[in-house]
Amino acid sequence: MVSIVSVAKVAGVSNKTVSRVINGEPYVTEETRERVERAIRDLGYVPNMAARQIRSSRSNTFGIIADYVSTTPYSVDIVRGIQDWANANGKTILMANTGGASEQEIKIWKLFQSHRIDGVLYVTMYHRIVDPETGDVGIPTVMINCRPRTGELLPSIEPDDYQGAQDLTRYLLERGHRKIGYIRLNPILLGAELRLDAFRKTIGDFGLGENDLTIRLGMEGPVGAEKNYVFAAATEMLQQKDRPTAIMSGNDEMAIQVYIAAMALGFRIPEDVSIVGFDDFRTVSQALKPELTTAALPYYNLGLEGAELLNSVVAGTEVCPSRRVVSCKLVERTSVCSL
Amino acid sequence: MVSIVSVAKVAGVSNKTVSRVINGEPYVTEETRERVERAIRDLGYVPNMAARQIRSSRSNTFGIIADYVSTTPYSVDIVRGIQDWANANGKTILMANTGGASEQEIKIWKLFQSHRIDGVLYVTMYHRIVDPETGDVGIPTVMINCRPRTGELLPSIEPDDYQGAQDLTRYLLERGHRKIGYIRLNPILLGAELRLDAFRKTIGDFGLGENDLTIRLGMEGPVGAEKNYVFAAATEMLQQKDRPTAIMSGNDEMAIQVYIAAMALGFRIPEDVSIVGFDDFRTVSQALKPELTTAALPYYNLGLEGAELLNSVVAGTEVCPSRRVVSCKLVERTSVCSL
DNA sequence: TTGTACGCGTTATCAA
DNA sequence: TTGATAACGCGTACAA
Repeated sequence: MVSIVSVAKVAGVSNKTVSRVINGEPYVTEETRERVERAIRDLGYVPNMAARQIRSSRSNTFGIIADYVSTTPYSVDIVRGIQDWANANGKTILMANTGGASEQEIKIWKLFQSHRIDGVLYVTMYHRIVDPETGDVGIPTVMINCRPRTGELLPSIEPDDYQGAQDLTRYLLERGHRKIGYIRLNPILLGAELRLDAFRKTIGDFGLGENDLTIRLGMEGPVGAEKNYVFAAATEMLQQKDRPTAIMSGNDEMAIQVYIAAMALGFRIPEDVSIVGFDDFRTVSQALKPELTTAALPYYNLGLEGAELLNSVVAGTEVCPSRRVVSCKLVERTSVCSL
Repeated sequence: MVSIVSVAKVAGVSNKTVSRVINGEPYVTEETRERVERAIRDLGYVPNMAARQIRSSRSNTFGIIADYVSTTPYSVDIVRGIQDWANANGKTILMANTGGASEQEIKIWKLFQSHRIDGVLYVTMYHRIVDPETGDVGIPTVMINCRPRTGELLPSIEPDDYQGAQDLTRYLLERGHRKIGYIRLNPILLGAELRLDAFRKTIGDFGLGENDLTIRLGMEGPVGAEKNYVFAAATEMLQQKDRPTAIMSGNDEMAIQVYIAAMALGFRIPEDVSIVGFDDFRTVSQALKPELTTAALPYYNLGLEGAELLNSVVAGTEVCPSRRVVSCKLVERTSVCSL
């Protein structure tokens, strides 16, 4: 492999001078610089990151440790956000998935150590509370889309489920809906509680009471093996004498079943029932007809800002472990009508 | 950072002996080995990959270069397959996304070179034909879910769209369906042609003619900005006098609209119309009610076998650039009934 | 402005 | 069975 020495030989300078040119250091004649640069081009020299790292003892590498994130439709945008940031800032990304297994997690921390990772981004597929098995290694860590159980003190960055659900609820209220149904997410997800709270609170602030709402559980059970009641819940809700004019679905995926339930009963969407989702999982929200009004989870920004935050932590700029929140944007499509 | 030297000092042996223990080489007394291992544990020593790489000039790292794959719901399982293989075989994975831009692609090859990557897995989101911008670097490469335009000679590994569509068609025929509708994928996708061919051929082999089929285009246009005719096509198809008793949807996502179109016309699924998809994109296929019968794209295995293949190529075991094909598995659910 | 010499953590060679 | 020493490619201190 062509190294800095071969370049130096061809250019007729010392290796240090080549190093200077590569790193854009001052004190090199324009003429020397050009000679070196030509030699680099001619030989096709590419710096060796490993050697560089050994000298500087900084790898300029961040690790992503994820439960299933890179392997699920939902939150891959987090990874994209991180990668884009890394790309723009000259960092390398090493990614590993635990698949949920904690032995795996320990193995991954070892791997990261052996690569002398500068920092770790701990990412989860669903917004939730976790106990990271940091393997007692003192690598700076930022949590994305999750939060450490109280006691740990790691900075985290999360979506604002509350605000997202609040915006959606207001959106329905402003359009005249007064009887609203809500189909709950799996309670083991952090978003489930936040979204439901926001829904209830916003309804209450508007002056409506509990009897204007119909709240049903849509899913429960462990991730990957959950019980699904969405279709039944939606069907039942829509058969009530005083049926809701709008249904908030815990997420977009569940909204598929709400659509099907509504249509099976002969209701038109949105004329007879308005429906909103949550997540803006576009494969679904744009495939449904009419297209689904929903709140977009800020996955991409979560990744982008998480990487940025980690960078500050590594640099020592960020002092106290903060908890940041990124807002959800309401995406208006055509599944809601005004009354 | 604790290095091999400190371990050697504590264990009272030479650094080479420590190296021997770490790499499981022979010619070390059991007693020496134990002393060294204790020292490693006590000091919390972790090998430095960068240093190792410098000496051995093998990085044990594969690079993934992907168009959008890690960032789309569809094919992330390819990445999971690769990562699992890497994990099981002590390889590290570096991943980068082009986002479709070819300047990015060149930049990524540079990055890979600078990390002295052993081999590259070139992955695409959709099954298609590509012109990889290899940057003229002689890194061993395997293509996954895509195929080089004729002229290049890179080994590739692809899903068997033909066989998948064939199985689905037979499945419908065996259950008595004689009038079958087909909603075509975007023609720019390789799968579109393969699946349609298989459909036509299988129907023909069965003795049915072109007038027993209704074929409509579901989507067209550039990826990310395609025109969507699915709903209209399905609606029209089902309003024909001699309407099909079963519809094959180009993929699962499009099947959502077929469901909605059917229900809007008052048809029950599967009693009045049977529907099958393609891909087994579970977020959709399991969310639809009744759940969707479909053919599973072997994404995970594509990744697994692709990594395995690349390993052979790197090792020099694999000689001629082969083109392998992985079969699609029919997943039977409840969206089809027998006539 | 440029060059020399050394060290980073590891593996390889060869001698003991 | 073990160890001394060189070498990998690069950056740094210091000298020229």
